[in-house]
Amino acid sequence: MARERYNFREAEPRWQKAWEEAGSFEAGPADGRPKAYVLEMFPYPSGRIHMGHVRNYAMGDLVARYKRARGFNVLHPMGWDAFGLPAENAAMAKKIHPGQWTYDNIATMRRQLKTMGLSLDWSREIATCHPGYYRHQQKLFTDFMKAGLVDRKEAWVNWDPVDMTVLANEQVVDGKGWRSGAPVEKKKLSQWVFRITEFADELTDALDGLERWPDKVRLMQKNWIGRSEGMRMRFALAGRQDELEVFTTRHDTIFGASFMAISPEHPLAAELAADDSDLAAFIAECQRMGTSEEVIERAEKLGYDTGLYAIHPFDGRKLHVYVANFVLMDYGTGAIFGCPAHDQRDLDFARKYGLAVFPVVIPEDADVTTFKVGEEAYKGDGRIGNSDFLDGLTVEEAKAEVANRLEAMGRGTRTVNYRLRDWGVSRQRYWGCPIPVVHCPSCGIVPVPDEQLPVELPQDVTFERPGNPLDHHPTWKHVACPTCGKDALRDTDTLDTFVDSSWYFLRFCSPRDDAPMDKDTVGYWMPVDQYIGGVEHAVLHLLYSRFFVRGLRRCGYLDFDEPFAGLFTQGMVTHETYRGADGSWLEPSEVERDGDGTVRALAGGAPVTLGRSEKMSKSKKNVVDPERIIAEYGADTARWFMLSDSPPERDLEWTDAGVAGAHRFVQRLARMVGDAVEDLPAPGSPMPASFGEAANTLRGAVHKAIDGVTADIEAFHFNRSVARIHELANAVGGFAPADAADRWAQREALESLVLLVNPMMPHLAEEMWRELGHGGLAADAPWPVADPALVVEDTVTLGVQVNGKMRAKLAMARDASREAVEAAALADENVQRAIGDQSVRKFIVVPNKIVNIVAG
RNA sequence: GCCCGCUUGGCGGAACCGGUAGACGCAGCGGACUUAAAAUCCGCUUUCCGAAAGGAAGUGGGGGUUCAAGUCCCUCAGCGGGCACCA
Repeated sequence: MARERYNFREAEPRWQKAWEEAGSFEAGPADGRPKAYVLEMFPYPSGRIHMGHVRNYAMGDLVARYKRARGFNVLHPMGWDAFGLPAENAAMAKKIHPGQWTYDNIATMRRQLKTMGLSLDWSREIATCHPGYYRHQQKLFTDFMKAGLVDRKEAWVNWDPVDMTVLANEQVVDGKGWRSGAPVEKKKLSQWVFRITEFADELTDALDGLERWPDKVRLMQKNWIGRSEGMRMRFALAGRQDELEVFTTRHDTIFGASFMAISPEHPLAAELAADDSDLAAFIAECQRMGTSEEVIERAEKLGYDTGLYAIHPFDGRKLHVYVANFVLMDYGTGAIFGCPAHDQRDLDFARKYGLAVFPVVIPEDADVTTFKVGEEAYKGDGRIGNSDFLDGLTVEEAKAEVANRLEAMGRGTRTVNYRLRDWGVSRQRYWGCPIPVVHCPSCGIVPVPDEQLPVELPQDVTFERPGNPLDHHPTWKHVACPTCGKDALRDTDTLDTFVDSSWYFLRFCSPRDDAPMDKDTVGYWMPVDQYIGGVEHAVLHLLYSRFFVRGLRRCGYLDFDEPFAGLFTQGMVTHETYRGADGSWLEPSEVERDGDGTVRALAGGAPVTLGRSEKMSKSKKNVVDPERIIAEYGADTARWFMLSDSPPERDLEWTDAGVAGAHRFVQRLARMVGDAVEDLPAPGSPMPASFGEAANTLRGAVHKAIDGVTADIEAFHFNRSVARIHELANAVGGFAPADAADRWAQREALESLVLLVNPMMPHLAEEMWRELGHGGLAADAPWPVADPALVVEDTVTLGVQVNGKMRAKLAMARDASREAVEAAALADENVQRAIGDQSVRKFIVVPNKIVNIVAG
């Protein structure tokens, strides 16, 4: 590397130490300033930080430092989402204790993060795997139990056969485990659930109030909760006392019903199967088919006619009751009425089994007598037909009429149904928070009393055997019942790690408190004003946290509903991918680019296939290690690059050329200050009475930059802030001071540049700040303020169009009169040529912007 | 299948409420400095015609609204994301 003016290798650690010694970023108590809680999603200590972290924390730190400069009391903490399966996998593979592995990783990653120069309050650091954290979580769990927010359910669960644990619905992706990728199996187990469904309505409705959340995330949560209004209706069964209850949102189509179908897991199916071995075989066959994407894609609609009949509530028709593979037990009641004309699945089923298809919703432009449904069900709007007392009604009117009648008959009720299920939190794993419950043969389920918390994980565990190490432990689970003192057993399951991350942002407010949280402190700091992280948590973590805070409110811990007032979801960091002739992936360091753009392997020079830019991943070998980049270019360069070019919400492509460019800019700024500083007036010199033209132009650029950068940061348009800073640097770089007033303006420009750049490149900013003669820290300097008088130009350039085509540009005084603008426009030679011998019909003047002459 | 988003130079992107398309950066080209290279500095860089002045075309395709459309409406296509037998 060539000799450089600014030695970041020496300067960056020096400033990091200066901040630490000054305690610059330790959040104090309420002090009259407005508060700002800035939080980035805490990392899982997987081993080393990756570029995604660097991008996330570069953005968060920009916001935190900006808020500090704007006079906010800022809380900006960091911690570790430290429980989870990878630690156990490492334990198995490397024969190292999960705790040891985790704490080693935390040490490495903490050291790496500290080289980034983030304005974090490290005194509040927490790790969820520490008993000092999870003991409070156990307390919260027992509080939730007492508040009726926890249930024990025997239920069909998603079983990951590789990780040998249960997964929540949110953790099943395309029918596969979100971590292992193994096809998920169905298994019946007893497990603890959080009653998130109790808040389904609230969680949906409150989304509208989250104005500083991306619409996309709100929509995803709304769809995930999946509120749908409909009704439950009970059909009498011929020859039986009991009834069959179904859920439907299309009760308007009740006269189009031609069959009934129940899930293979429905109790009635099980009952009938006891005397019907063919049915039993059919049910077994259904269960053998997985729920993976491929299976469903190919799966045919299959049914088994039970021979039972349901009675249509209005016309008394007998409807065959089938057991059908496409009916889900855990949605609605696990039973439906089939209306083939208006539901594609029912239609497929009806065609296969030769059942009747009656159209009952007729499109406005069709005729009741001739309208037919072919291979595609009609799902649109229309008028009801072929439906007795419903004929001629709209869909909405018919729904109301059917609901009213069925309610009057006592055969149905209007209800709301949700896609959302309760959150299963039991995991058959070791490295998680033990569930603080004892199973006593005489007392039943007993929550561990507060004074016996925490239930600590045993250290001496083995991972030789598959399954749950806590369950295998020889002594750990054997305890005396807290109530009666007799021999009892601990629950050997641990909590889903998403529980850990559902309240860590509250713990940061008072991280060493003896109680899980302090109401006043939490009340002061919460909600998080700006939360930043990846979209992948749009549903899981963000929904669980919203539920958790509501649960805590019910338990009296706090007085608000929403944890995150502002949310920003950042894009991924991507890199080109490379494949050799044999199809194997190559690392970026293993290829080179010829002058003509072809890519070759460094070893041997064989041509390499250039793949598209994808999220950095080890499997595709397209990763760049942040530590190496920071060592080579410095943290400021890496941070600046992360904020340049790409809008923060979009993916950012990592390129070597881009990083080199960022580094050149770092050096350029340092050089600009160094070259100018000797001749500048002292800091704080009084402003001269007047400036020359060049100085006025420079000052205009400075104040416009301050104004623009501020607005862009507020709006999360960091790439535009960067562009404006470049523009300002260009203006300052091209300025040659001629007199004292010029030099004053030059100092103003350089100081502004330093302060604008400070939240993005804090080390460089400190270095330049000191070089400019300031004793204090740039980190403590207030944000620059734009002089409004200097932000507006007094001359403007307006475009002149003739019939919508741009023909000339006019330099005019700001707010020039309409007459002056018209006269100037018509005086222009090009404009005259464009008008030619046409007459001017209309003259549109948009002040200070554009003129359009309509001629013809 | 349903829902959502995106599509602008060689590349990343900018363009506020409909008002001068291409800011800023990267890459490229030319020049200065240098014995030379690197670094640095200056200039050019949407395409086509033209020596220039200037003109024509142009924001995925087609259509529409408007004095004026990258921006609004309709439609088609491609790419990406979410959900997925949700009754």
